[in-house]
Amino acid sequence: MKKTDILKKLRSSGLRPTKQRVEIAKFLFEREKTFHFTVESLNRLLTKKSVSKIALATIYNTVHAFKTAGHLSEVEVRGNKTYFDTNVSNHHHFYDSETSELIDIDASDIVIQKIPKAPNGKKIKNVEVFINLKN
Amino acid sequence: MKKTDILKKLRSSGLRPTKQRVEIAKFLFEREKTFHFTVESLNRLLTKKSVSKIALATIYNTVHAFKTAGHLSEVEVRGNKTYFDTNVSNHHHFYDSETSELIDIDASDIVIQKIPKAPNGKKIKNVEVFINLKN
DNA sequence: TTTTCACTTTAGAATTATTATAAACTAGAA
DNA sequence: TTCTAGTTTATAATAATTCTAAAGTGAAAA
Repeated sequence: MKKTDILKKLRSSGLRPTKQRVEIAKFLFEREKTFHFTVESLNRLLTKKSVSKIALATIYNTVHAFKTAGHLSEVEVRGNKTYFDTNVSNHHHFYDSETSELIDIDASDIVIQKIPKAPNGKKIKNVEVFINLKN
Repeated sequence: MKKTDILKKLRSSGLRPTKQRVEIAKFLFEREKTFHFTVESLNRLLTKKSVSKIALATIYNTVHAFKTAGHLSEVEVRGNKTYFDTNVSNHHHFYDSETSELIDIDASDIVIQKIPKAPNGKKIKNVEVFINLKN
């Protein structure tokens, strides 16, 4: 993803492309593979990488803004921290609790044959499959 | 589950059946259906129900002790609080984010036809299916 | 180009869930 | 009954996240 696209991405979702947002967006979206992170790990990586320090509150703000705009998805992982994923398509995860690492699973790699119907007037929003790994 | 069984359950897992543990265990396990809760909701319900106040720290201690003993399972739910479940068999969940309510799905009600193999030397510990509901 | 102002950033305080601490208490073996 | 390891408790500490309010800044309009 080129810089122009980053600007387009931000503007098209109503986010003013500030210095901080562009820097974070470039870090998150200018990569080939999907990226999984927590706010804490993102902060650590950004601090290491860049000259200008971005406030932790700004990282929280930005990540939430990106999530609301649909540029990031939140992954449910047992534990205290919240994980985010640059892969916003419908997909699933392996989770290695030894390393606290998430690995994407393509939606097409899991086929569910039988599923119960939603209770009392509710509908199914989405189905998430989470595969815990061990050694 | 009768009181004798509660005592047996505690003792058999190396937990001294103290007044507090018995009270919490009775509340959690002397019921027909599975029960889902957070420490906060359990604390609220216990306070309402009983005469003697149990310290919040004790509820945390006890819930963790029960979990370690295999009498409770932890459910991964997006968000800040940790959910527990009196159903410790292999099963899945519906989650209604409107009401923050969890509903059990019997393991036999979900059949997965295709599943990817675990990465590099890892093995699959377990597979959790989480179905988000909407109205 | 300058002005203007709603949107942003920021540091630090506040909040919330959870864990740690250490003193008082107690189940149950001796 | 005595003793002691295991337990409970109030409170402090920690950790993740959100709030606050003052200072800063994109970008539209003058």
